[in-house]
Order: sequence, then C-alpha cells, then structure tokens
Amino acid sequence: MTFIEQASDAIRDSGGRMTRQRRIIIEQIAGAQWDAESLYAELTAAGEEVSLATVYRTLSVLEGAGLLQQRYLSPDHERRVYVPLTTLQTHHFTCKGCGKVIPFETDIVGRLSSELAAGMGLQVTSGCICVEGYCVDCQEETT
Amino acid sequence: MTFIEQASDAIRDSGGRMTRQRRIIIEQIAGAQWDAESLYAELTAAGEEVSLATVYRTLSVLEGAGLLQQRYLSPDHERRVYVPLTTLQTHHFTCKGCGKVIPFETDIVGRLSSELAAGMGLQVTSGCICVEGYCVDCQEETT
DNA sequence: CCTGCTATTGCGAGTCATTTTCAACACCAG
DNA sequence: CTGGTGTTGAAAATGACTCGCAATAGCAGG
Ligand SMILES: [Mn+2]
Ligand SMILES: [Mn+2]
Ligand SMILES: [Zn+2]
Ligand SMILES: [Zn+2]
Repeated sequence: MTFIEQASDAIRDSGGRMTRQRRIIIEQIAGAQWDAESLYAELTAAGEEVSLATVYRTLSVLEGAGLLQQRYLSPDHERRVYVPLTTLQTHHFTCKGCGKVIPFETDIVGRLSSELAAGMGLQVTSGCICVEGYCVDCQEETT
Repeated sequence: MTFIEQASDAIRDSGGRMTRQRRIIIEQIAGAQWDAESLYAELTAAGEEVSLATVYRTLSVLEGAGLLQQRYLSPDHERRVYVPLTTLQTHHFTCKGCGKVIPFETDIVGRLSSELAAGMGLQVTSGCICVEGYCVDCQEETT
C-alpha cells in the first residue's frame, strides 16, 4: 500500500474527505520532507491551486493520522519540517556555514528513554533532537 | 569568579557597557534558568525598571558571550529558556500530564557529537534534545 | 445521476514570541 | 567633565502559524 493510499484511507476512516487540495499535497510530501511554506511554493509554482492555510491544515491532519512527524532542523527552531514515516526515521544536522541539511540515523532517543525510565521513572512519549555545526567542506574552509 | 563578574568582563571585553538593566538581568539569571517573558515579569514585579526588549537583547548578548545557552522545553519547541552554564542541568523532560519540567543530566549530546564526527566528519557546535512524556505521578493516575 | 448535509477551503484577520527601528539617553575613556 | 557611541524604551514590524467565517465541494443515501 502506497503512502497516498494509506493517507486516503486514514482520512476517510476518520470521517474526512479526499479533496483535490489534499491529494496534491499528499502526493508532494510522499517522496520527501517539506516545510509548509516550501511545499506551498513548490505546488503553486507547478500551477496547482491551493492555499497556504490548507497546506498547514493538511500537514497537521496527516500528522494526527500518524503518517507524518514534525521535526525542527536546527536547535534555534528556524524551520519546522514534516517527514513521511515511510522514509527511515532520521534526524538532521544543519551546517551553519552553507546551510546544508544532512540527515543521520540514531537510536539516541531510544537510549535516552531507557536511561530516563530506569533512572527517574519517566515515561518518554516523544523526543526531538536537532544538532548544528559545520560540515566537512565548511570545516576545511575555516582552516 | 562569579557568574556576574564573568558576564561583566565578557561584555566589557567586547567593547560593551555595563548598564543598570544588564546588571539586574544578569543577577537574576545567575541562579536559575528563565525564559525572557518570565524574567521580565519577575523583575518588574520586584520593582526593577527594564523593558522586555532589553531582556531579550541582554539574554542574546550573554548567549553570544558563551555564558548562557538556549533550550526548548518540549519537542514542539513551545518555550525557549536560557540556562546559565554554571549550573549543570542541561536538558529537560516535560510532563504532558501536569506540565512539570524535570531537568536531567546526560552526556548524550557529547556521545552524538562523537558519533557524527567519527562516522560522517561532522563538527557539532550545538545541539538540542527535548523529551516529553509522563512523570511518575501522572503515570500512576492513568493506571 | 440528483440532493443535502457538512467537511473543507480561501482569504483576511488574529496571535504571539521575538526582532527591529529610531530618537533619547547614559556609560565610560580620556 | 564631556563627547562619542553603545544602549534603552516604546512602538511598529516580523514571521510563522492559526482562526473565523462565508462560500464551496465531497460523498452517502435516495
Ligand atoms: Mn519559530
Ligand atoms: Mn529540539
Ligand atoms: Zn557546510
Ligand atoms: Zn506529570
């Protein structure tokens, strides 16, 4: 079952409707992560008619359905992106030099959850990891 | 050397001036973490005269000097707080049940930095880790 | 196919934390 | 003291959303 089918089902199962706007948004985000503004810009540039408010609303609906997760790309909360859960659950490193976003995988949230559960009895339900610094290219430049 | 002395030195060393407003802000944040609005409310409640804009600006200056670090208390980055680097409490767990914020210490950012440096050559300069879930009390209630 | 109910949309207005503008002010080196 | 300039307060501006509401359009049922 594709991401788009999953999304349609999830929306219909909760009494929602599949609209033209939702369809184009879902198709666009099926392949990669997007933040609301960029996704909106991309769609309108491609001639699709949809409003920014609807992009925000649809991303929120899909997140509620468990099909997307929101992430922040840098520690200072610059940009909120939504990642489809079909892609591997990654976190992001943002280069302060060139702005490049480099995804990486880690089970650090899982490890932290275990530590907190064992040590303090805390039950972690969600976590956010954002790191920034300098990529290989930008480290060389400053040398 | 106290936090206040450190701050004064850092400000003067960079060509800045120690003003009445900066002094009271520095004294207040020397002991604990604050977000800008709360710090402002606390100071004005205590009869101190300072503007919210100056609170924001001073926190930013101190962060630039390396004396404070900003943190978000929950994964959805609701509240930004500044923590003095003299205290060791570095990260925060927010309870979704009662709103309690529980600080904890971990070298998990350090470990992640090492992993990224070794594996991908990335140089991490700052990172943010925020976790939320349920505290011990709130776990019991739902049982 | 119609139809009607109501979920959804578009657009403007509203939020809200944070930043900026700019004229008045106050540090502090000399 | 005093001038130069770093800082401040108040208000306006930002930016990233979120909301209100009338118009629109899915879609279940007939
Ligand atoms: Mn933001
Ligand atoms: Mn974070
Ligand atoms: Zn780079
Ligand atoms: Zn709790």
